[in-house]
Amino acid sequence: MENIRRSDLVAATIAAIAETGSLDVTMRQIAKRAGVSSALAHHYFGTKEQIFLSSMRHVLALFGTEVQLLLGKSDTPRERVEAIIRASFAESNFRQEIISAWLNFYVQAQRSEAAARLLNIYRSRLRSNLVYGLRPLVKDHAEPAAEGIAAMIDGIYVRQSLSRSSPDPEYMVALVIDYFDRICEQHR
Amino acid sequence: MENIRRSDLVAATIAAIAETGSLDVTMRQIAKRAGVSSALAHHYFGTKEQIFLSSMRHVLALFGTEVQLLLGKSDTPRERVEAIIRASFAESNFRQEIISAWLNFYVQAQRSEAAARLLNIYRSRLRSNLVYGLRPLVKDHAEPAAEGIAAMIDGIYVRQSLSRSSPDPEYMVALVIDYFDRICEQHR
Amino acid sequence: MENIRRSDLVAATIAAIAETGSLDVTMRQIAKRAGVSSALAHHYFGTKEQIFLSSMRHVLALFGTEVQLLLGKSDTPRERVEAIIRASFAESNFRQEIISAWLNFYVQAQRSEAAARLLNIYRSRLRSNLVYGLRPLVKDHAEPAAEGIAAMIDGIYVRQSLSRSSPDPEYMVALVIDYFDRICEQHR
Amino acid sequence: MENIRRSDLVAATIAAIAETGSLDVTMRQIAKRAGVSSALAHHYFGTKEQIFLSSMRHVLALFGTEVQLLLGKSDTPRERVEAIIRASFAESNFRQEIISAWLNFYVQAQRSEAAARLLNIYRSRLRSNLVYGLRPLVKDHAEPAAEGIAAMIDGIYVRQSLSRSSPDPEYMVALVIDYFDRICEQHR
DNA sequence: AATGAATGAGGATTCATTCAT
DNA sequence: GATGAATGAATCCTCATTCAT
Repeated sequence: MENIRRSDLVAATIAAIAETGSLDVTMRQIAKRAGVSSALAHHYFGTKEQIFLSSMRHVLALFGTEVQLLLGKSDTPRERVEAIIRASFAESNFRQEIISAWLNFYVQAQRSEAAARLLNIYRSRLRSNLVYGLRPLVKDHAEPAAEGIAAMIDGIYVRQSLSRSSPDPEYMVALVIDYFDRICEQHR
Repeated sequence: MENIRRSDLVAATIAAIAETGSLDVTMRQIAKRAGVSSALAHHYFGTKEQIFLSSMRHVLALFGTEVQLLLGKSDTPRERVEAIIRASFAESNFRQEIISAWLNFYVQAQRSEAAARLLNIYRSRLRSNLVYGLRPLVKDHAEPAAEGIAAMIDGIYVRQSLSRSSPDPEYMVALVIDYFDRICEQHR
Repeated sequence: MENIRRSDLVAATIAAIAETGSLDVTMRQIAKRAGVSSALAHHYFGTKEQIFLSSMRHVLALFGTEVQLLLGKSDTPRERVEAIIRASFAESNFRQEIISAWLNFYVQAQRSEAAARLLNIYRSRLRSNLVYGLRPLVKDHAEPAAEGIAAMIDGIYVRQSLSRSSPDPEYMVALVIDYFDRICEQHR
Repeated sequence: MENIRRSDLVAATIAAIAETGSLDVTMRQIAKRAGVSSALAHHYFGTKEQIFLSSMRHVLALFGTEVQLLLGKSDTPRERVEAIIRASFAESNFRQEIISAWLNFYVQAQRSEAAARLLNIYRSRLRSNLVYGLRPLVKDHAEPAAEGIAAMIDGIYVRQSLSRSSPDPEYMVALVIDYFDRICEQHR
């Protein structure tokens, strides 16, 4: 029962944040959306910050799973980098709801030490995955290349959060891979 | 007097947002920082949303001024694109305080129609400036190229907002211009 | 089993009240201290007030037992009065934990009719015991003398509850018996 | 205005505590009794603990004033001790409402460091006043005598808080002064 | 122009209590 | 006998906003 409630509440939190477009969601809104009383939400999570952190973990895990899935199918360095790029725009992540949550988690990380830590773990992992794939391809340029690719992905997310049109993952993948291609060309 | 008060309050708002790391700043905090009563802040701005909007306008204007300044010195298409990139990381914009404000204004735009409009005006202008500069250089590719450059800039902002290290504008300019260079090469 | 649980919970209640220094202890705190669920505490006692009343009864019984014990060994009126005084500062009662509970039970009696009744029964009995012992010694003065002695005992409790130093029963017994002696002298 | 509100709220707090018979009074109850919103009570006092502390200070000040008043008219040591005793049962202090507040402030002092400090200041002053008056009369016995008198006074308060009958200050003064007399006799 | 006074509305959190199992 | 699940009600506190001065 506890697990069910917790995941219901996490889902409700993400949905509520996306709908409101901010972290100014009340525990009651979240609880109501999950079909429980706000007291129960407190019972399971203790504080609002905890429920936010759990929601972040969920979103981050979603992304991590996708990356692992695609990395598993990759053999060459080039495929590995592409895998990360494609994972970033996989359907499970690059959805309006999740995109909106991402933006707000960035904000949360500015206030909450715990949230910052969480986000930094994800960022480090993404970075090291990228560098690992890029090193054989571009040598010394791997670090800035990883930075550039990561920035472009983050930028696309932010911009999508503002856009009224629905996400176009293929276009975004093409955009980033095009950048990736150009970086590689120079080093061929 | 009115103008002084208004700009004091706008400055206080930006500072308060940066310090808090979120839009959860109270009118009292803002007013206190500006050295006035919160009643006066209301007198001048009416509502909290209005003071946020004015602060956005201020930040956007700052950026616009910088762009105009650098565009004025540019003659070739290439220079024009570079001007926009450099303006994005000019000292007046790419400061921790302003960067933090940017991120939060993105969030605000998700809730406030007026904020969204404001941000979209800036985005359109940026985009059209970029496309105008890119067209002679990359022809058909101008649109996605503009999108890519804009995304990278936005991404760098977002990432900087999380970073504890102080901004390194030259590195960022180099990163984006490197991308720009690679796009151009193909079309030479 | 039931008896064990009940006395565990009563002990936990007294300990919790002493530790908190007030009646603002939650059922959960009490239950946890007794090693059971709060639902079980309700099962056995029904309401929070009931558990408080049982705890009062326990403390009162403790005192009553002590009085009976010492009275049993007393033959003369003088010994009887001294027995009551000594019982008041016997180790089983005059312990920080119990002292703190006393003070709080006085407060509880101001709100709860049932608690007031309980405390009044104890007070009447103490009074009549004192008067019974004092009558042969001081005649008409027995009533106010009993009142004075009782007040001094209660006062010592209250003052001890605030004091950070540990209780000194012998000093307190001496203080009250000194008063008792002086009362008697006059009537010799 | 602020001073008016503050003293209204303090009065309301004392009345509310007396009526409830405990510190479980809500800010709303207090505020309503003072004829203001609970937000205003918070505006002026910040927290509930602060309003309690201010109320304690008020009651303590009341007592202090009375003591000073009566001490001012006293010339001999004997008169000084009597002054303190009489002040303890002066009409301004020994009223059901204030008596009830006293008891609850004792409880509050068990939880709140600040409340404990406040109460201890009063206790020290009372004690030193008593000792100062008693010294010439009973020499070495001054300390325990002061303790005994103070205990009796406190005890009378506690007992009165439980009693349903209205306070009888003259009887109480007589009781304590009788004790005082007997202490002195021995040393004559 | 400027502010202190004042509040209604709302939010996080806690808790005694109930109930199905 | 024992408990986890669940909640309604209540509490402290905050805040944007208004208004009289």
